[in-house]
Amino acid sequence: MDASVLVDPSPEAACEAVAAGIEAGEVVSVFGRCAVEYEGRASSTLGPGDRLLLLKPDGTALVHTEEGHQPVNWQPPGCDHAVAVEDGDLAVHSTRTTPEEELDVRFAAVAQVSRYAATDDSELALEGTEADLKRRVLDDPALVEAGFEPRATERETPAGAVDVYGVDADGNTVVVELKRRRVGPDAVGQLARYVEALRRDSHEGASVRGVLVAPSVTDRARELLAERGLEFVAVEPTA
Amino acid sequence: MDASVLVDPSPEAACEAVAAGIEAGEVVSVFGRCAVEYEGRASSTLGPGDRLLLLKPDGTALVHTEEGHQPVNWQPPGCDHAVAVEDGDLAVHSTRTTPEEELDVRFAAVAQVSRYAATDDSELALEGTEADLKRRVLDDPALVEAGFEPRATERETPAGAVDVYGVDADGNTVVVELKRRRVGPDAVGQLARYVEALRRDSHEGASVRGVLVAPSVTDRARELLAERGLEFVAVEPTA
DNA sequence: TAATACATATCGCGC
DNA sequence: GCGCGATGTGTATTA
Repeated sequence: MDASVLVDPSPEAACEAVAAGIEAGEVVSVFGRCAVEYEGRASSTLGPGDRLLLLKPDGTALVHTEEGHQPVNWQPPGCDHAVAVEDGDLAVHSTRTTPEEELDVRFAAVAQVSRYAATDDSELALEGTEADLKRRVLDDPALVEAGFEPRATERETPAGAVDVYGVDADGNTVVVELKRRRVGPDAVGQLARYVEALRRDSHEGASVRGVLVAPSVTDRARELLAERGLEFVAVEPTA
Repeated sequence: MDASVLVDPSPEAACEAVAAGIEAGEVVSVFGRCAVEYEGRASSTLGPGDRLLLLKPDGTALVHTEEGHQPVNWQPPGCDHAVAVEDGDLAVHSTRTTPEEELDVRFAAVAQVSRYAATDDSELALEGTEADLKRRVLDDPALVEAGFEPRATERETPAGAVDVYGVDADGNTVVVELKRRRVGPDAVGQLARYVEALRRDSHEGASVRGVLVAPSVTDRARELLAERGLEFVAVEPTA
């Protein structure tokens, strides 16, 4: 771990530091008054304001204002960053292809440039995901209903892959859609697509049930389930 | 715009700077070797590594590693940040309620603490959104088809609000779902929900057509549209 | 590379 | 505050 910083640098000094940081594979931050333009999947313009620009060695660029979780502008990993002094301003230019996208951050004034040499060997261990919910259901299929027998996961249908595919005590096919959190109408639509696809493909007489497994459901989603003859079972992603 | 920085501070000096920055309503960044724990909607643990912590005056916290667009851990706006020295480590603690969530970032070593006083009066001007596509369609309904007449936007149905609601040259009801980008199966499910809801509510004889308006469609989505008797029209969000 | 679905999604709007 | 849907969504996985 190593870090260096320039305070109130000239545009030329800032440019040199940013270029050196990128070259060295460091994380570079620039704080100053800037304007931002973006063009690609959409296009945007942002007038002057004080923001923090982060450049990562994987080609990520983030422009953060003083509020919000989301950066006001950004470039995803894999971009090429370039830096130059243009008309006395520090100009950072980030581009990529597929899709063609371009981000321009132009600093009229730079207050601080930092370079961070970061090494990080740890991986995030996350619990409470849909994968955890699936594990719970496969470990104890009775959470869905007594007699439920899982037969496959990620089983393919013409409408997409079903989370858990199995049979009930009466031999009916059961399609289970898992959600780690409270579900709305979108999840009902998803389950309905899978059920309809399997009914379409199935031989006559074989009935297909659809079960949404999630911690809870909104009123509207519950109505949509009822209209389509689908079911809901409350299960939390973790015990 | 004003900024200050501490290099290789003691835990106590770092703590004081972070606390002062938060108190002053500034953006605060801390770079150093840290471990992170999160508990709330899910839970996670992250072992030691070099990362950049951003604390914003609106109560946002972001932990960024040297790669990726997304922070490895975070807290959304509205949280309360607290900082302390614990067993010689700089500990930053961020909490919120509804839902109850808690983020702990514990620095074994701090390389840099920066304070940024940011003012930003500009708003992002974004083009190429779904709102732009809607404007296009309302300005020139023939983009959907000759004779199409919009009658309402955001019209409510039991399944949710329809983007554009209108009638065709033959007097049939037309439901238009707009997407700013290439659409997949999820958009077909959404359109199908609206169409089904309106058919259910409508008097006999009145037919309801569903049209997906987007730049393009995936193969699977096209098949699903065909199976459900729904239509697709290619339109870009901007001319 | 494209497609499909998850995500501690976040964000904004309406009720 | 909850519900609902858009997002330049990003991200992983799979074909």
